[in-house]
Amino acid sequence: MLTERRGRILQSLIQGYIATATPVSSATIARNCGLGLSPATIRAEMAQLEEDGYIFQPHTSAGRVPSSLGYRCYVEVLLEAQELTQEEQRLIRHQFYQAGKGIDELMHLTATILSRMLHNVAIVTFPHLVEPQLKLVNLLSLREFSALLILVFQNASYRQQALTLEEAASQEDLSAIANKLTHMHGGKTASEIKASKDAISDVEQQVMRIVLELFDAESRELVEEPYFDGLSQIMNQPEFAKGENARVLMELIEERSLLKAILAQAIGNERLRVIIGSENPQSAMHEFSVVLSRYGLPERESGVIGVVGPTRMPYGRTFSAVRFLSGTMSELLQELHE
Amino acid sequence: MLTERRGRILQSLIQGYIATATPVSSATIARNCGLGLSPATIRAEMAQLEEDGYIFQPHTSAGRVPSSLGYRCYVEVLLEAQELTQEEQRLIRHQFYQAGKGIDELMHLTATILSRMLHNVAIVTFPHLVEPQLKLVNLLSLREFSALLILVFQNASYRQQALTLEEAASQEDLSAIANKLTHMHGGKTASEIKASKDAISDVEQQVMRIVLELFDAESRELVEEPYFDGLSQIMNQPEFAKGENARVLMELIEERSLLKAILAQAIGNERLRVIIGSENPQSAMHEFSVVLSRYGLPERESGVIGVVGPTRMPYGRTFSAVRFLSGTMSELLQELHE
DNA sequence: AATTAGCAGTCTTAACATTAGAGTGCTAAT
DNA sequence: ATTAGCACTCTAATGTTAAGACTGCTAATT
Repeated sequence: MLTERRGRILQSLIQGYIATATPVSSATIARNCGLGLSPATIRAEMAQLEEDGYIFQPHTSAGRVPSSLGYRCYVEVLLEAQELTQEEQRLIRHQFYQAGKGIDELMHLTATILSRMLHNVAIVTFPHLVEPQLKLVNLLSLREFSALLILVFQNASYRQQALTLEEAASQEDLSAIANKLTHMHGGKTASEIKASKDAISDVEQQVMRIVLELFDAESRELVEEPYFDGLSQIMNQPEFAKGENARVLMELIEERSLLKAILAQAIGNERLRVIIGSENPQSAMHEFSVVLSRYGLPERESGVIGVVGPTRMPYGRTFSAVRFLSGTMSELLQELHE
Repeated sequence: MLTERRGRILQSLIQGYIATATPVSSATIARNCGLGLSPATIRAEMAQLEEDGYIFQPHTSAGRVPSSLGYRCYVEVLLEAQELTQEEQRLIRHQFYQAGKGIDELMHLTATILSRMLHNVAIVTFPHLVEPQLKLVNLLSLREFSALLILVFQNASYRQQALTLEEAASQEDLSAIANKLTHMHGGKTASEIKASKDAISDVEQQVMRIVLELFDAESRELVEEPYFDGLSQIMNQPEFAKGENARVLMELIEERSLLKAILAQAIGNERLRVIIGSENPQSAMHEFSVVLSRYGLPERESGVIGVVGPTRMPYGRTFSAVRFLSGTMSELLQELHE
């Protein structure tokens, strides 16, 4: 059982470890925890904490280090909220205010701010629509046999793709097709479009195939590569003095499937989600923690924003930063669509 | 002076070092260089090579390691061309054949193939037009005060950006504006457009500002972030066992200005360019070499394709791989535009 | 009954010494 | 010109020792 006092000790230990990256001794805790106890008492309690799996010793003559369970307990019950200062919030808003309005720019800026603040890797995914509705289809002639297809969705987001036509078509032909398809399917969702059985020409069919592909991509979160920043930040962490961790991190980042599996854990209704070290089913991630949040409107249009760092991570600050930027992104996304 | 024989010795030494990543001794060279000389003779020659700055000893009782000058000499005169095998070429073409047709996909695939082949980081930049000519302007209404601007250039490449309108406009208004601007400026270059002084409305002026911005971005190579692949590949190289090099590499990659400065050295008329270790003015890069090539049509539309790795790099193979993929990209780019 | 001072015991780390071996440079012989 | 042979240097591995960091235990203390 985790008594009040043991909690305080665990808290002090974790704070110490986060600050110094070295195992924490009973004497250090006695000095810092504010309980007015001697190292010997602390030791007795630490023995119990170790027994219960919250902490462990790297080797006999070392201090203790928190386990994943220890961190979990810390973030659940011991961590006092520490919001960003007004000044910090102002500074962040200012940066968004200065930047351009494109969704890409917002993502990049968010990732940069996060990684600079936390000295860890920040990940932001492109927001995707849960059930996109078509607003209009447009086709622009690039060459005789090649055209650019643009889809605009009801909420004002859009997507485009170049395609090679099966038969030659002028800009007028294409405009006609685009208008027809817009009238035919405007306002519909993917399933509604699939259900409709109107007679259409070969070229129109070809275009509709691509349209449906883009719909699928949009709603299935296959939209874009997650965007990163902060690799150089995280490399300065002592955990990366040996190359091993760097290798693992790069594999995570370049192996999309691994990453997607992790990001998929950002569930809509939870505000913030944290996966600590060995809680992650992927053993490669046992040295890392991930903090995730959905931004946007979970039921309609949303993306994921997150931070990856060593398990020894300033969780309080990370939470408040991710929460704040997630909120900011949500607002900006809303503004972007009016 | 680099005699024939010393050249052979240098060649053998470099090949040995590239293969093993450890300093090469006179005995090893005597065994491998095929000159039928004893280690003692090799040693005498090595002393001279060291005097001339081609090689050096990490410490007294070690073998020799090539210097940047040594590598330079190797790639200039000692390296025998070793093209990719027919089989390899076939395999690469096959992958391109299978993949989609978008320029982004081509870039990504190229970077992936390169980094997998060479176990180093591959960089590919988006191709940009040297003097773009406008083909058509299109505007799509996203919301009352917000529209999507699409520019198509003469060679069938395109670029788009969302903008916030100063006054409300319906899709018909926007179409009218787009048609007017297309008729007015179709076929022109940026400077021609700037020169023309036709009377246009406020909204039209606003649109034209963005149009010219996009033109500028297109012709000034500010188009896109360079795309990377192979970070996990390069982390497996022995040079990255210590974290230091990893840190430097990440800084290079995330600090766009550093990277741009390097990529800018890919001059159009040269087929292939290589910058070895300390030849690079940036001291952070002294442990790395870069191999670059322009692809596309240097005078009209081109991008850069390159590889970054430790100075100890299989230059022959790297050259042939970069050269081949640069050629492939050029062909595909051409196909894409007709 | 809880706390703690004190101390023995364990293990790491650093420092230093020793040795084996890798590789060189030099010299004298070929 | 080449090379065998050897002395010399330096690294890397191994072992030894000592210092120090912490702990766990116990007996005294509160």
